[in-house]
Amino acid sequence: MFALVDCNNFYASCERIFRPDLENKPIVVLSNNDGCVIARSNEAKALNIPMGAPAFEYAKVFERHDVKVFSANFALYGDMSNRVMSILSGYSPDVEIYSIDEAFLKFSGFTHFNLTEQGLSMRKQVAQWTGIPISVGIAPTKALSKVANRIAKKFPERTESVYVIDSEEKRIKALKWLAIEDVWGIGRRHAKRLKALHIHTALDFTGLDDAWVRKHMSVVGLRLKHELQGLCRLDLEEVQAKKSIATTRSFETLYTEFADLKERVTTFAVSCAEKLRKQKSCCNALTVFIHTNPFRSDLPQHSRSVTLKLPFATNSSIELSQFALQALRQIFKSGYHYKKAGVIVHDFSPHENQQLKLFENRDLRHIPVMEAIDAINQRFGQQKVRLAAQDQKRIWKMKQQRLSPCYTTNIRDVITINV
DNA sequence: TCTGGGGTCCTAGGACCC
DNA sequence: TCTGGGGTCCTAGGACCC
Repeated sequence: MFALVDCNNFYASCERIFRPDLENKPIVVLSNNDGCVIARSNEAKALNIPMGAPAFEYAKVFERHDVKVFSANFALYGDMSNRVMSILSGYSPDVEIYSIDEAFLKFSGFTHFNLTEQGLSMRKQVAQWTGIPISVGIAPTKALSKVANRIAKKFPERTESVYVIDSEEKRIKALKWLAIEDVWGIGRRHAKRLKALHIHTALDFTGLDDAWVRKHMSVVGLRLKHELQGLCRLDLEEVQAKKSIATTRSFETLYTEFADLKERVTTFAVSCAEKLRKQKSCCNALTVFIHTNPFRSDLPQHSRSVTLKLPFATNSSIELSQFALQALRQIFKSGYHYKKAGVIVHDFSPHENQQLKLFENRDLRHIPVMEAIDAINQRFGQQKVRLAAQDQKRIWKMKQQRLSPCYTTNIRDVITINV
């Protein structure tokens, strides 16, 4: 059996932990630059604030209903996530951390355990130790555990937020209840297509012909169908090194000058290089993209990207920023108002045991320099040492007007209790 | 005025190899 | 009239996830 454990309204719940005054109050968390709504408490959902809603469009709604609005505080969410995952790992030796707020647990050899009780115990312990509410779905396959989790979440009173699918009747009943667009692995495109064929529930989907599913939804769709039928096709996945790493941002204002983009792209390349070094990889290719604001129909649009195949594998901030600028020069056109840029690195090889080329003319002194920079920044704070091409006066900043304290990761933000 | 960021996997088709 | 068979690698685009 598999369990899918999911934190309820995770970011909103994190904001509430150290603010008991926000209990039962609507909360939303905004994306970078305070742009869109990316998390909502149940109370905010009840106000019909949709996922992805632009914050400026909902400013009045926020005000009218006294919605508590927060800028995303990823340091806090990441730390709370680690705490929750560490508790869950006490319930099974086989855990897959699926996302910041979700984990699959595999229960093999648990035949003599009452899994409902295990779920209830997890829920109680996570709530007590972290303050985060969770929902637990348990079933014979990963896809069915996702379904069970939805039921647990949808009917918290009846299920105590823990639901187990352990019989054929329960499986059929659950699939009959679940709308096709809510099935894990069915996105907007497939949902639309299936509905046109009068497939409205997960159960309808499992009634389709294997060959049809294979043809129109590839092996991925077929795997999903079997999983929903109770045939195990997906196992826990090992954590593996990333295959691509990206740093991309929207700007608070529109940029027209090459110099502005140059600073941003350099900083993004440096950030990618740092992430690469952290997972001990080098990249062999790099992509840079820039584009204007697609929402501004009054301005001319420009959107381009270019991928450079690098002459050698590297994770040096200096080399990667040079390549990134070379790419930027290829795609930058003056006369446009740029809103967003990004750097993506891919085609990795291990940092150790690199294959040097015969005619390669590389400055290997970069390696100790990067090690020194990482050590200094680790000790004295991010970006204490940076390239001259990065913003020196820290002019650039993200719009983050409602950032909560880093209660658990910054000693200055730890709460004080006066007795 | 204002609209996020970061990933994975699969397929078809072209280019190329022997 | 008639033009093989089997394979790999790469890329762009599509679809999905959180």
